[in-house]
Amino acid sequence: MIGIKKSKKIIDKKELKTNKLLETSFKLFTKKGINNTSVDDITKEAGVAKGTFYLYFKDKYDLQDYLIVKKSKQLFDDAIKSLKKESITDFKEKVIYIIDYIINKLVKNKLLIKFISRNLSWGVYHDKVNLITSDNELGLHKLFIEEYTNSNIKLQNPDITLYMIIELSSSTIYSCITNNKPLPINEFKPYLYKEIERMLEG
Amino acid sequence: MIGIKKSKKIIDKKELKTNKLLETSFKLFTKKGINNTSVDDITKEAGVAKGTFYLYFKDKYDLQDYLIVKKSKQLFDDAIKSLKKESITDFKEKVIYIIDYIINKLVKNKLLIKFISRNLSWGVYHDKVNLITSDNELGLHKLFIEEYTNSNIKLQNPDITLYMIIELSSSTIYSCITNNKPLPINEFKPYLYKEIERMLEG
DNA sequence: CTCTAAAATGACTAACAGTCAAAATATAAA
DNA sequence: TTTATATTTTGACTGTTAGTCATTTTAGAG
Repeated sequence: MIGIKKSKKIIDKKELKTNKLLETSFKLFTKKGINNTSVDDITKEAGVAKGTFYLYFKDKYDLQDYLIVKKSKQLFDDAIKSLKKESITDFKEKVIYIIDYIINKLVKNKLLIKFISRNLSWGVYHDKVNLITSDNELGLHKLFIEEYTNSNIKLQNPDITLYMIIELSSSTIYSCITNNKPLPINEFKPYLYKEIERMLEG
Repeated sequence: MIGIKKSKKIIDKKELKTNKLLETSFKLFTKKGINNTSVDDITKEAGVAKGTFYLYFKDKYDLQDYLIVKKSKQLFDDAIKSLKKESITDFKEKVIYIIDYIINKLVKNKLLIKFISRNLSWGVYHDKVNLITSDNELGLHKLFIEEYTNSNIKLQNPDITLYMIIELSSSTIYSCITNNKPLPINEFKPYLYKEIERMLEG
């Protein structure tokens, strides 16, 4: 019991420090870019010694990897949480709600999209998200499969359909949001959503 | 006349040096990664002084941008050239031929896909490719619109359809080729091509 | 209060980016 | 050819940075 208490405390403290470094880095990376941010900058701003940084991360690119996963996960999790508050019943509508929620969050937070950029992908989410998931929250994949099973849609391969929806969405919206090219995001949305609906037709 | 000859010569020489730096960097970047390659490494390997590097590029990330565009352009141009040798008449088949050609090239050259990675996109191709295009070659976009006009397909917005096809393809194949996830590329291809065909149905 | 182990520190070294005065080279003029 | 001028290349130099590690500090257990 005491042992558990102790290690819990230590983990909390480590998490706190890791988090401080992650959030300070995020602030600096989005302000000056990762290549113009030194480890000295980060540790000075975070109020820890330089050596401490290297206790938690291999280098700043290693930290960047964690940061991308953390921010992506947050985005997906927020979207799922928000969906649960709505009373949508249609499966297709639910999927589009999630995508729309994420787009709207990114539109309001351009620093975030510039940072996670083209790295907000199924690959990142699926492969790495477990690294920082401590609880049994419902992930996007699990939710999708669950909802799909309850619907009367029949897809050849639901995993692959989800993969293509996430990849198409995340790779197309970046340029629309940041450059308005080939179209501003609001004009692009109908094309994207039509394509997603098609994909869900099996 | 002499004036033209002179400036042509100078441009040739500059191009030669730029190219030498680009190709040397590509070799080193794909071997050790850009963040483990120093400008000293590049110039030593290329046989020029360090200062020369900074006459042609702002820094190594600037060089990387040129390199991504150069390699992407090469890939698209090769695909178009190869298509012209075939006697395909169907528009949809032509589009899939291009995508298939690019995938096969990337499968054979994993260093290339790891380098251009998720940066092989419509955004890069469309925005930056003119920077290094010296002649009037037929680009992918021009070709697509030309072929589309000659076909009897009617799309709501052909530019956006091309955009989505390129983005979906380039973002999905990366993980399939490098990690065999969510499927090995050869198993994934049918799903992708089916989706592209659907997109071209208007 | 003391002991032990884990965590944090920051001075240090080697490597690096980017600069710039000087040298080398190419072109034009005489 | 020779000389003058403009352009390109050079690499030694300076300040900055990454990553290390012997030492100090902190936290918990007895």
